[in-house]
Amino acid sequence: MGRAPCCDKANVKKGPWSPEEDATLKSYIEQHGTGGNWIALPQKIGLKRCGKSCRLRWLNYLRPNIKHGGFSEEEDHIICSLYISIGSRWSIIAAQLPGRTDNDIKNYWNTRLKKKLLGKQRKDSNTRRGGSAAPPPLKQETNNPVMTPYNLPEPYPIQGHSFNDQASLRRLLMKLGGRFSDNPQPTMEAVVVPSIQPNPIDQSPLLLNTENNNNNIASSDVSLLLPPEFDNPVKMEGMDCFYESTSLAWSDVVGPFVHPPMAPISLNGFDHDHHQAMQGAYWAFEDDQQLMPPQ
DNA sequence: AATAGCGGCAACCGCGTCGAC
DNA sequence: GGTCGACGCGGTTGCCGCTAT
Repeated sequence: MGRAPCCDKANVKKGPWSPEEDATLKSYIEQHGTGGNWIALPQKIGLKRCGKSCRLRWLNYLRPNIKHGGFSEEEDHIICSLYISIGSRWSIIAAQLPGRTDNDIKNYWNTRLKKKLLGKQRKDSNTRRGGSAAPPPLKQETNNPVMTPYNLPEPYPIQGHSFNDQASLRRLLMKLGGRFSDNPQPTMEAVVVPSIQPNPIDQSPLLLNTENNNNNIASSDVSLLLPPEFDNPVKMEGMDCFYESTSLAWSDVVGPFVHPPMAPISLNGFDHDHHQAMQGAYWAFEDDQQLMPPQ
């Protein structure tokens, strides 16, 4: 037996909202609020809509101070930075961009930013939509032909927002506390990760371990993760190009997007004799700070 | 001018989480 | 402690308008 539907699907209108429906919903909520019950709301005001649909319409379109389109370059940077940092947590990303909705940011990422990052620039999106929001043409860095198709400044200070210091970043990540606490606690104290640098020999990501000076970590032992899923590494969707190359430093991959530069990393089967239970993840900072998962 | 293809975006769907009972 | 209902979120779908042919 499946879950009971949240509303009577047969008597519910679907599809685009009419101006009249918008006006009805907006004026009611502005006067009375949602009443804490979206499911009951449409019946109250005589709308043949699902409560969830009303909620979505209000949050994504009717709510005051909503901005649509016209993403600034600063917003692009923030979205990129946070996506790299925390993945597709659109609601959290939206919380850092006043007036933006998670749906808007998700659509913007899926239709434009992701393509920018993958170097698939669209020919003339700028002229077609006539907006100034479209990004500048992509540039390929001559010394780095594979990565950073979208040429971001480095590092990017997130002005007016709180991701330019470790404590603030920790606070953001603490929002995801359940995701951390549900995972087995790795034995972090066994490992010191002061920085990630390119291997001077093959330029593969090199993890410096100051405890035993054993730097011989194969690039295949280090992978970029969606944030801390300690025992279930997941590659970043849409970031496939990051995994194909072993010739890049982490700073090439992450540095342009995150300030301070950091990278979630995992260790898979490295030196089990000396580092028991090293399989885990860190947030590693170039300034020798580490963000440990909340206990 | 017609139309096929594509991109952008609003809206829907399903699932996980949380709180009330 | 278990159940149920509502909420919130992320992924997906489908429509509409624009472009290319």
